[in-house]
Amino acid sequence: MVAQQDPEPTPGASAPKGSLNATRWKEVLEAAAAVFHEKGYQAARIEDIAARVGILKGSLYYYIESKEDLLYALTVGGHTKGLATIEEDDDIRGADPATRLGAFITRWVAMVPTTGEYAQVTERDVRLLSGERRAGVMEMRNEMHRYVRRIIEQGIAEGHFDPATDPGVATNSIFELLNSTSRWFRPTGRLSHDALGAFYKKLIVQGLRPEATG
Amino acid sequence: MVAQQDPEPTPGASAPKGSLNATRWKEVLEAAAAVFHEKGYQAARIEDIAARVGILKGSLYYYIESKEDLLYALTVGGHTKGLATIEEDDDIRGADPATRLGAFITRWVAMVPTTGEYAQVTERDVRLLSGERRAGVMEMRNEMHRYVRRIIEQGIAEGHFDPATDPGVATNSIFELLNSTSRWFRPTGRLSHDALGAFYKKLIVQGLRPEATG
Amino acid sequence: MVAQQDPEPTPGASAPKGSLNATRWKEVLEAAAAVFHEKGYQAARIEDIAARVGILKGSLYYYIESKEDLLYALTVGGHTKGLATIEEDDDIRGADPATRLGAFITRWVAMVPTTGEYAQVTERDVRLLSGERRAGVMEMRNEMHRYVRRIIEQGIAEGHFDPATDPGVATNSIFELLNSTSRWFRPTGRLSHDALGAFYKKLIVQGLRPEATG
Amino acid sequence: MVAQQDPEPTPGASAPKGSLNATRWKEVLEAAAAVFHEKGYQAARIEDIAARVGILKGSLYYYIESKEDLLYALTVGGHTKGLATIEEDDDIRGADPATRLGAFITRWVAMVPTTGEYAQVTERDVRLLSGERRAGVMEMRNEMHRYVRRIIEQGIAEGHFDPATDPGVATNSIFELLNSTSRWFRPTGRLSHDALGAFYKKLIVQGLRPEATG
DNA sequence: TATGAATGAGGATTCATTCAT
DNA sequence: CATGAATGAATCCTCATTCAT
Repeated sequence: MVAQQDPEPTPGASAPKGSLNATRWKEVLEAAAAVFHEKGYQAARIEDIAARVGILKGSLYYYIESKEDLLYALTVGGHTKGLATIEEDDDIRGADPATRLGAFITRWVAMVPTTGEYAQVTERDVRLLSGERRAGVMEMRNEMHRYVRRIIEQGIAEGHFDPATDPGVATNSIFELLNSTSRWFRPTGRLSHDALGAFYKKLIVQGLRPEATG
Repeated sequence: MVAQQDPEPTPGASAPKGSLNATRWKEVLEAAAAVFHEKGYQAARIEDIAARVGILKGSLYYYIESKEDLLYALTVGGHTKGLATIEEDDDIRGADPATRLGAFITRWVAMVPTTGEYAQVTERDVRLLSGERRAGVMEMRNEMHRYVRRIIEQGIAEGHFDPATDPGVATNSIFELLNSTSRWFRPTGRLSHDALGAFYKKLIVQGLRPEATG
Repeated sequence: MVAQQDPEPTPGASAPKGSLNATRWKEVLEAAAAVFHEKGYQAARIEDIAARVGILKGSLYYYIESKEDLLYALTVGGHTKGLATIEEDDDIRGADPATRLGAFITRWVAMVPTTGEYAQVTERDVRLLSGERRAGVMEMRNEMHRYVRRIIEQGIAEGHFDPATDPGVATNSIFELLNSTSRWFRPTGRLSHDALGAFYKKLIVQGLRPEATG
Repeated sequence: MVAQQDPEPTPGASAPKGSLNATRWKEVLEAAAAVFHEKGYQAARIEDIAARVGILKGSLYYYIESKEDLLYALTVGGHTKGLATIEEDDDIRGADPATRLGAFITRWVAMVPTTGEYAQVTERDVRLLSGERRAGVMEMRNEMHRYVRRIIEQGIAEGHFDPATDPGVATNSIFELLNSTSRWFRPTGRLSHDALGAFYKKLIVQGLRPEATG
């Protein structure tokens, strides 16, 4: 079961030292997310993060082993949330591909506001992870991609989507679009996450339909 | 001093220190683009760039005054190319908004392969420019956005596009989608830039149409 | 405060903080010896030592006041054992210098296996002790050296040893040789400490004899 | 050919960056040797070494990639000098084992004063080298050991040395004794390296003779 | 006794930048 | 134009030590 309700970083992703004060660890991650978000991973200073938590930089190393640990925890956390959105309700599972794709987009956008500032960090800085870690995260990402890709392939096969569509291109485009959200979108009175989700959903689902359908 | 004053910089990129070997300068920029693309601006080392040109890092300073000069030149160059795509032929200028938007997308994607690895750098790292420079570049970006936004607004007004569409959201989404290209797309035998452009065009134009419209 | 004042420290090592669980203190010292032996004093981490005892590093400070206390205790313990080997039985006391030197070597090597990994630490890292402590330990060392040196001087005077011998050089060489043991020697079935002692004894005693003597 | 006359660090051991000012590199190594000698590798600060060269700590990294590089260069240099002493003249090559062993000792001790402060560093801190490097150095060391061991084995077989001698133990003892020199010996008017060599030679060669020979 | 959490003073390393040659 | 050498400010990370509980 990938789904998880709690806003705290995923077990498995984080908690470097056995039994650490979970609350503090969450604070640390949130601080890291904020600083990474603002300055980017490389320019972010451990000192900034520590200061935001209210401790000294050396103290931060009680919670981590290296700066990268923070990026990793954030990234895995973000991807775990992403993975949770590919879980379908029973009634959706049987629906047609267009409906399923739309539902996925809705679930995804609904997830975004729960990620705090993880999302952008997740997207922009994953590639800075080293070797194995990066591979692990990419595998999570691939799983999400495969989910969407299969829906698109099925949709093409069943005539719901334009047969000229390249499933890989469509999948990448959808994720790029969804992930771009955190780069510019800030909800206002006039424009909620829900409204944004509705826009994405219509753009993509209608945009993928076969030409003649219109 | 890199030409930061003149709003119409030398095509390709603003030229530095008065009278330089233009070829060498282009080599430098290409090297910088490649390294920035690969590692990101902050992690990129002057030494890497110099090595790629075949000189030593100290020598690079004959061409620049600071690392940021490279980012600036690339960014301005990229945006200049972007701005060039908002120029319309006479016959397009009179067409309906959907057609004009489609034509813009086609022009944009056609421009991408001519930018080398500028595009991603341009998108990801602009915000790392300092003060004035950043403002200048943002103004170029805004001009592009305004162009697209006006088309969308007009399209909505004339009933070509879904009235529920938020023009700002649509504009951002379009640029995010277009700019995402360089992050993942590599042309293969099966999939050309042209094909990608066609996909974007259809996705966006059809996706923006009013809901029930045939 | 580690017992640094009394010149006859508790056998095994000077006991810390008044009334401590002697067993635990010995465990701590053994752990310290092992870690110092393996990594050297400077590279050894308090955390490593604590872990070996099965406690956390903070807890170790119940037993010591500083890392140096451990080195000091080990060093004093080692030298105390060394000093014990300069005590002679009544029948040896009256023997000739060559016999006495041989007996000393035998006693020393017999002592080595009882020191665990102290010996090397003792030798290699004494100089890292600060000021007064170092002086105290050096005095113990000097006492040992004087004992051997006197035997050699007497042996030379009485014609048992080569008159060309420099007593200081010989003394240093003997101790260097004896102390080197812990750096490489591990008893095996084929080779015991006893056998090693016999080798040293013969090498040194025979090696010191006058050149042409039968 | 292992032999080398020049006091400069061995090619192969050192010169990290292609074509560096050899003089400066020598200065750096000498400074490192001095500081390592005085404080030990771990406690030595890059800053100290740099200061001794007359540059800032950051500048030192123009010559090295890490502190360990210095230890490695020094260590390889020292061992290279050691290896040079196992080369025999034609007239020695044919001599009996006792003579050859004595000649080796003489050559070794004659080499010591040319090593500056390398020797002790070499001996004390090799084990701090990481993995591969350490292995490489140990191989050099083994080659020296094998040379001596073979002489001893031959000496035993031919009746020059005590048959009770364990060749491994004898070899280790010899090297420990020789290497201990740098830990305590400082030549004075009264006591030269030559005299020390003569002492070692007699101690060892005579000490290894069969019991009855006297 | 033991622990968890924090401290803070280092120390290694990186790298943009400078500049005499 | 290019280089080699140096600079120095950052920044990550380490670790002995402290201390309230």
